[in-house]
Amino acid sequence: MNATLPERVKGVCCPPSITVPPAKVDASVEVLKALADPTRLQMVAVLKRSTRPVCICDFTAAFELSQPTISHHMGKLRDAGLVDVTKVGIWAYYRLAGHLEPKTKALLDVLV
Amino acid sequence: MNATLPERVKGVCCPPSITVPPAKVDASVEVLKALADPTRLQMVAVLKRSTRPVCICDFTAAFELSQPTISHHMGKLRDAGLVDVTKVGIWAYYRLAGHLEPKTKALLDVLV
DNA sequence: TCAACGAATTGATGGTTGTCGATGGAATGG
DNA sequence: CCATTCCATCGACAACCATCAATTCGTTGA
Repeated sequence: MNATLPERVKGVCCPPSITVPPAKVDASVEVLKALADPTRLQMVAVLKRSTRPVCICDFTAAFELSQPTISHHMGKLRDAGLVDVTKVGIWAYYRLAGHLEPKTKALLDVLV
Repeated sequence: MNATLPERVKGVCCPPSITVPPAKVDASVEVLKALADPTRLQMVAVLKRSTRPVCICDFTAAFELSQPTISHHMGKLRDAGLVDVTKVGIWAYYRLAGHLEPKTKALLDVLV
């Protein structure tokens, strides 16, 4: 009936015919894990929409989360290389990283 | 110096000027979490490259993971609405979901 | 009827993660 | 010199997650 389905022989399961570069997968997963959180994705969305760097205290005020939690999330985005930080006095201003890979940039264009 | 940085007044931090629709964020996060795993992202990559549905036993053979773990990962992709399943006899054939939202489809085009 | 096979589920376990309170560090202003 | 402000880090805890062994379920074929 379903002509698109391959034929199978019982007990001969299964020839491993799959090969996808694992290095690229791991790199993508790292970025995906950084974005797979509501707070962090929203942070990235704000930074992408903003023409100027955003003080992290604005995020602390906007989200109903403690200051250490906000700092923790921003640290994750920093570790993933998604944002850059500029410290001015006692304030820390964040912005999207300028040297994002094309693939990552395209990802953000789709997401936020 | 840095003319692009907003001016701040100490102690007046911070006006919550941020608003991004949380519903869309949560929907995106659900998909991102489903993809933020090496095994699952590789599964999706294989399914996207394949013109025919792939028997899940092929994944069990290809990855160095147990059969329940493979089934668990595929279940996550199913719950996220990313894949469809067709059962034929004792076999289960998986393919990318046909009714993917444009946003999700674009995401996969960038990723895999 | 029953044994064999593939797939999904269950239960358990070790590791990861999101969250917060408390602390420490750096800069500012009196 | 000291109090204040903002930010990052630390320690702890609960929730979640990936993984596997064992079991169950549905199908097939003898």
